Amino acid sequence: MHTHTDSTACDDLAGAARILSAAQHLFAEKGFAAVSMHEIAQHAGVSKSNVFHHFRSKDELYLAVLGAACTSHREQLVPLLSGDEPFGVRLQRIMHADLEFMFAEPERAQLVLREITGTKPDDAVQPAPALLRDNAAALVAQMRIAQQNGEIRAEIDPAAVALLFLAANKFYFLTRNLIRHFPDVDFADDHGRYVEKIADLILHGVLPQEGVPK
Amino acid sequence: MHTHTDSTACDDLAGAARILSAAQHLFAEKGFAAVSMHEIAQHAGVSKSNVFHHFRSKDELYLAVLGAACTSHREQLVPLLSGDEPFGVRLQRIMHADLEFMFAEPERAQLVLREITGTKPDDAVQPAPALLRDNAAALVAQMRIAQQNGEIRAEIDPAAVALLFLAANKFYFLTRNLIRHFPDVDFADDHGRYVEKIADLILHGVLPQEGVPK
DNA sequence: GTCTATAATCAGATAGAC
DNA sequence: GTCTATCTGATTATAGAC
Repeated sequence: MHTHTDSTACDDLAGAARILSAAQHLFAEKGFAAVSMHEIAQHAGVSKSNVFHHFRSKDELYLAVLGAACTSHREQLVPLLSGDEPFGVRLQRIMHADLEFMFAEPERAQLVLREITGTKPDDAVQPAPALLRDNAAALVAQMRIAQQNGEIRAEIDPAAVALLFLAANKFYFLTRNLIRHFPDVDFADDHGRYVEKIADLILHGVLPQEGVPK
Repeated sequence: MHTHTDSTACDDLAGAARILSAAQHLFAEKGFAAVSMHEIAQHAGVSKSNVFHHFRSKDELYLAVLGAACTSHREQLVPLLSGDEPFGVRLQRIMHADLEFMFAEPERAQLVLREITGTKPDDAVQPAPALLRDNAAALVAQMRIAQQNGEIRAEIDPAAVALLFLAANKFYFLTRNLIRHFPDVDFADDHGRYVEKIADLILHGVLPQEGVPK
């Protein structure tokens, strides 16, 4: 009566979806090499052979998981970039949306970032690096437009702004479990406060403005 | 005639040092789980059993490698922090030194950063997290002093500046092999240019200074 | 699609000779 | 300190029944 199989237990997912979900969870937490197919099968509530039935190899399963993570990340930044608010407001909105997106699906974000930060010299056309490249390019393009509109200083390198923005957000996400315990940090659990403080720094810099406006 | 053993081949190192070197290389490149003791033994030019003779387990070997990496990192930042140059110059000097240090021993830096960015909620007292904690604390303390001297704005959170600084440098290092191929980026192989651009951003912000000095 | 059973290999780790 | 040989269990993957 159902479309096909009814699931045997646990989640409302069935078959391959259950396996993908378990694999995403484990790969994100422990990394590719530290996870076994046995472990994935257990978490998915199926037999190990069933995992091999749906995915021909461990690599294929990992690529399926990573591909899904990249796909869900791919178009998230672009529609947020434009807008007619002042640059400062737009920057805060983009930072906040990027954070919300990562914290909403931390496992997928972790997978993508692990691929990006552990990349060796040669593998430049993998899905995760390509994702970063595209998002960074869109970000830089937007910075350039803002610069043409006189919203940011003419001497600035748009790529440097994009790097600073991405670095701050990704580093904040990656070290979230560490800086929570740092006595000096009061924004580890309050993304809004974090965005306000970092955006203020990027916008106005740290120097007192009494100096020469140049 | 020698102090003790003379090495059989390859490097000028002998025994445990050869093993440590090979292990550092492999762990940094592929991560703990993806490296086997067999592989380490091969790269070190010794038998697998010999590795187990010097290090009781794979975990112990990894901790030895990681510990060495953390020790060499530990005190590098602190002596650079103070100085009587203007804040802007000091910031550039510290950023540059931190980068030089990471690029001089990229394997050790990679190991430490992998531990920091892959940390799970609970393990807060490991060597690498403790290292980040100490370095960040020293950085924040220095920012506070600069703030008391009126070198940076009073409204600023010193921890936010420290996060921005660390994030920019570490992200730049971690993605060095990727951003090298980005068409918008002209500072991927020129640390000096990178430091200049990022330091300028952190110091002066992106906004045109025609606005209110407030 | 799902399972049990099993193959073939490789992992970490140990024993004991030299 | 270094080696060869070995143990034990885990790993990826396959065969074939249901």
